[in-house]
Amino acid sequence: MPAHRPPDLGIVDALAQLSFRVQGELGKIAAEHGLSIIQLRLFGILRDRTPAMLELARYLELDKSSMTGLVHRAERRGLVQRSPAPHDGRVTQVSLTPQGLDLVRECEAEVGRRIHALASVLTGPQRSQLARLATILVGNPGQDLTPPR
Amino acid sequence: MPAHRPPDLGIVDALAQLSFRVQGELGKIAAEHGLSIIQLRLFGILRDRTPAMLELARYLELDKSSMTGLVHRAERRGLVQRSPAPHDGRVTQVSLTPQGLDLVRECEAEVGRRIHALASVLTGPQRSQLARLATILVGNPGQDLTPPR
DNA sequence: TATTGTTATACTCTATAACTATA
DNA sequence: TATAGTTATAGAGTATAACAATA
Repeated sequence: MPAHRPPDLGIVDALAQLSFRVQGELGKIAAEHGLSIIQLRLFGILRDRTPAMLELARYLELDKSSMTGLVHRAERRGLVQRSPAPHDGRVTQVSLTPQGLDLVRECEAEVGRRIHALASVLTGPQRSQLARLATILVGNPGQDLTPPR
Repeated sequence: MPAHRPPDLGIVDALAQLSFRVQGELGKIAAEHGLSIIQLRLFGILRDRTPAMLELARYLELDKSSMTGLVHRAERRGLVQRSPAPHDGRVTQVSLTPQGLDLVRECEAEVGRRIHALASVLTGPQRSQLARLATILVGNPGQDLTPPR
């Protein structure tokens, strides 16, 4: 006969605890590379785009004034660069430097390894099912590490 | 014939995006009550316990010196109180005040509503399945809002 | 000596308000 | 006037190092 299993968490606690667990892992990875979680998100956006400061603020749900410092600190470390937009003299575009891109790639690889490790307690079909349910839940307009165009 | 559906996210992106989505919701709820996420977690712990400063630091994975300020700011607002431990003069115990308890209850109710709303795009069986998979994933030693005794 | 907690210090992250420059 | 961005300022949150008090 099967061993007794403790009851599942309710959906609220399950999602809350899962989110803290995943964020904890992301935070540790970021810290191991000298970054914060918000910088990891910033860099994830910059991987595919060269947005203006204000677009970045919208993606990250930050005030525009918060962007200045965030970008400045990354720029000081040689990870991103600012450049004036060609067609509007008010706009500053932000992009990754080659070092920044290297760092993003390292972090993304590590995130892949660590989240996979976390998910390795599930069977393959369970992982697929979880991915499907989570995809439905976040709605296809992917939000964070890979925000919508 | 059924409409086409975009492919599911991989497990890594699915969990990362889900975690940002849930944390975003928790962060907004905390902010609406004048709290930060870390304070929400602190209060969630204090709901069931009266831990020492060092225990709190372990639960929250913070340095003990970070606890001082965190507790001090909550104490200044009348939400928690410090008291000396009876059997060890070095130890300070932390507990919720009645106002703090009220605030925790309000926040928890709101978290329940908002996470349920988030999960309302799923069917009942899907929600159960998600709760089960997330429960497995976090491992029964529940970590965050309800850490182990 | 070891443990618990605080203080001093420095840095990141964040928002509000006021400002500059461009449209 | 409106928009994009920065600066000044203030506060929360965090860690490291040094310290005081208790065990």
